[in-house]
Amino acid sequence: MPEYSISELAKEFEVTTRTIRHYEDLGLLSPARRGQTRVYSPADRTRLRLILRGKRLGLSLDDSREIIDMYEPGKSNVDQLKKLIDAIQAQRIKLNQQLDDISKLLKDLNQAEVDCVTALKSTGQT
Amino acid sequence: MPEYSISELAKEFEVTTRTIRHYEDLGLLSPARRGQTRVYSPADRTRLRLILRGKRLGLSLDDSREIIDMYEPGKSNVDQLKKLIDAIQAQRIKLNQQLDDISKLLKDLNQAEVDCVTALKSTGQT
DNA sequence: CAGCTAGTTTACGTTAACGTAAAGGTAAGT
DNA sequence: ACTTACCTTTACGTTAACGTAAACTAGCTG
Repeated sequence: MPEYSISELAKEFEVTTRTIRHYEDLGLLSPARRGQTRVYSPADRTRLRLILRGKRLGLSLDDSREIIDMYEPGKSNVDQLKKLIDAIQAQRIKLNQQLDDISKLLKDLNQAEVDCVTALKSTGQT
Repeated sequence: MPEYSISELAKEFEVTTRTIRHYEDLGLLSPARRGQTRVYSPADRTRLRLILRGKRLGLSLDDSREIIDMYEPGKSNVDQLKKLIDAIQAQRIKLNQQLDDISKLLKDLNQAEVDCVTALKSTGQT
């Protein structure tokens, strides 16, 4: 099993080490330690990837933590699991809303580009 | 042409009036005035809708302003238009990245749900 | 005309997500 | 032993996006 230093992960994901430590402060990561130094497992790396994916989607770090915790329902009881399924459904609704937003935005961008090109052409003619 | 008060828009889009005024402070909206009171046109309403759509996609208000300004290339010169086309392309790339993120997240959520249901069943059996 | 409702400006407060600096520990290379 | 390159903790600073409160105005309405 490979392992990673904090700066390796920082470089790979193009964030600062401060950011990674910040995520740990908020409880989103909890890497092992060798002495005082943080040692990241592939699982930690995956969690970081998920966090950053959430960020790109506009999720708060708290949201991301909730979602990530969904992926490990190991220690949960029945009520927890039912709550998780509800949370998953809620996330799904939000994501579908985002999909709709994006498709509309892309459509708008296409139109804007057409307008730009049109404006450029008319510039060339007059 | 209909017009809207600030609180009508606030109610319709489920934001506070403070938020709407804030957008104006940042130059994203510039409604007409009747005396001191703001009067919003359908175009203003559309701009607000776009701003909020951007927000749901995790854009900053500055980003949104740039995008919205793309929709009105009326007063631009050639260089401006070329820059706009570049900006549109950049946004398109980002949105496609988001689409990819969302599809992955949805996939993960499906798997998480399956895991949950499985865990529930095993709970029922043991 | 008193009181309510909806609007206004000004300005300080708050939260999230880090940035940045200070002060120091450790291990490798020369 | 000294520099260089990482790592660490602690803590104050910053930016975005509003929240919240204060103090005021203008238009109804019983």
